[in-house]
Order: sequence, then structure tokens, then C-alpha cells
Amino acid sequence: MTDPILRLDEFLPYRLSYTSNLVSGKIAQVYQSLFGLSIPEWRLIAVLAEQPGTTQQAIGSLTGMDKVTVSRAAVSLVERELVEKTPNPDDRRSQFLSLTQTGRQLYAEVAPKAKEMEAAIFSALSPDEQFMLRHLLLRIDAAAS
Amino acid sequence: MTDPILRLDEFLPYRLSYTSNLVSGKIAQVYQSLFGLSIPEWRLIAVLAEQPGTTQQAIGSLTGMDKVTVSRAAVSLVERELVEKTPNPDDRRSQFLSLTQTGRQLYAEVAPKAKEMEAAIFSALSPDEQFMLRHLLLRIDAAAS
DNA sequence: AGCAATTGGTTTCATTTGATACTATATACC
DNA sequence: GGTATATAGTATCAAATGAAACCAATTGCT
Repeated sequence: MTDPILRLDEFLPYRLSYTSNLVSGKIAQVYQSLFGLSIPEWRLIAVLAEQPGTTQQAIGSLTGMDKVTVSRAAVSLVERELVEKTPNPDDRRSQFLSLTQTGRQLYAEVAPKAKEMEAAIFSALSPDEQFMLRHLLLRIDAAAS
Repeated sequence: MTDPILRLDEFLPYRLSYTSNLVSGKIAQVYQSLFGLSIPEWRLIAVLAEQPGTTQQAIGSLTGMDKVTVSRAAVSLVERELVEKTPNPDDRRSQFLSLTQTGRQLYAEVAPKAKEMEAAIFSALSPDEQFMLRHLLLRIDAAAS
């Protein structure tokens, strides 16, 4: 047998993906069962709560989601009347998205639940370590993009 | 507008997923274009290089991949004669998987390329920081599983 | 030994995903 | 102003994914 040249379980791209899947899986389940939201939908809502009036294209480039994914999430949220589109007078191709009253109410329920889940999972790390992790991830983003 | 209760860009599950997708995307592209391998296929090969004779179920629980995903990757690799199955005398439902000669040759090409990509992306971090990152991820795994 | 429950793996099917093509509008250049 | 090129968003289609049903072999129980 060939000597393995690489230890998969120390290979960072793998470790990152493994942990990310684990965490996303747990969380997706809760968004879905409690609020009927997919992860893209939840992200849209989270962005719009912070930055009402964002366009789909901006949401896509901000979150790294494909524009098709964003489009679908937007359609579905508009149907559920959680999000509304208002015309962009400067560019009639795009529209400004924002949360409706109902959308804001939902956000007010989802967000604390999200933080709670984050706390539950990441309480294994000290606040310093959590800070460090964010910092490391951002530097990887910069190197990988 | 409601005050946002949560900063998405500091929300760890999101950050983790963002970075993981970024990194996996880059890497998947190279595996695919250079070797015609999907990520699950590459993982199978990497596991078998280290632990020849592993069963599909073991690979699944080791890597967190769904058993269907593993099954499909195995079928495809056997077709390409990179992997072979040998009977498990103790349990005729399962088989031992290992790399063929060709499989080992491919591994000998892919693995250095993989390490190269890892180095390119993660060289933004010092060795200590890389170590720290692995360590943090493993602790999250423990907390999330 | 014989039957129920479990497990390894594959098949099937519905859903999710993203590349590509397309429409409408906007911008750049001549 | 008119034409070519780029961009925002949607629609379409093919591929990837995973839940559930399924088959075969194994284990546990009586």
C-alpha cells in the first residue's frame, strides 16, 4: 500500500466542511421545523432586518449565494408576505426588498432562537476563542476569494 | 424598522458556512477539472489511501457523508477501476473497499495537489493559527454532534 | 431452530441546486 | 441618437442530493 501523503482528518478544507455541515444541518432543521424557513430564506430575512432596501444582487454578493437562490428565496418570502419589493426609481430592473410588518415580527422570533442555537453550539468555546475563530475565518475568506 | 437583534456577519454558523463554501468551491473545481473527481469521490479515495479495507458504512460515519452518497461514489470509482471491493467473510452484506493500483497512482497525483491548494489558501494563517483552527473545529464538532 | 428486529448497501423518487438561456433595462462608445 | 455590451432578475433544464422503500444478510430472543 502507498503511504498516505495526506491525513484527511487534518486536511483543513475537509475539517471546515465537516464542521460547517454539522452545524448547518442542526440549525437548518430548527429554522425549518419552527418557522418553515430554508437557510437562504433565513439569510435574506437577516440581511433585510439589518439593511432594509437591499437589492437581490447586493444580497447575493454579500452572502455569496447564487442569484438564482436569492431570487427563489425572495419569491417565496414575498408570497408569504414576509418581504415586499418596492421599485427602484434609478434602475427599473431591480427592486428594493424589505421586511413587511409580519416579516419583522417573524424576525423578532427567529433571531433570538438563532442566537440561542449559536450559544448552545459554540459555548464549547470561550468568548475569546469565538472571536479568534471569526477572525481566522475572515482571513481565510480574504485569501480564498 | 426593528432593531436587528443579530449581526449576520458575526453569526458563527453563517461565517462558518460562508468560508466553507468558498473553500470547497475552489477546491471542488480543481478536483473536477484535473481529475474528474467529485468531492465525495475524492474523500473516499483519501480514506482508502489511509485505511484500505474500510467498508462503506465506516466511511460514512467517519466522514459524515450520507450512505447514499458513499454508495454512489463507490460505484463510480469501481467503474473507473480506481477502487475495488473484496468480500467481507464475516458479513456478506458489506465489502472491503480499497484502492487499485490505478487508484493509488491517482492518489499520488491528487494528494500533493490537494496539499498545495490547502497551502495556498491557508498560508494566510501561521502554522500555529492553523493548528488552533483545527483544534477549535474539533471542539465544535464535539459540541454539535 | 425460528421469527422479529437491525444493519449494510442499493434503488427510487421527490426536492434542491446551479449553469445556461432569456427578458428587460441600463451603460458605453461611436 | 444608435448600436453593442453589460447587468438585474427570472425561467428552464439537467445534475446532485437525500429521504424512504427495499433487499439481503445478520443478530437477538424465545
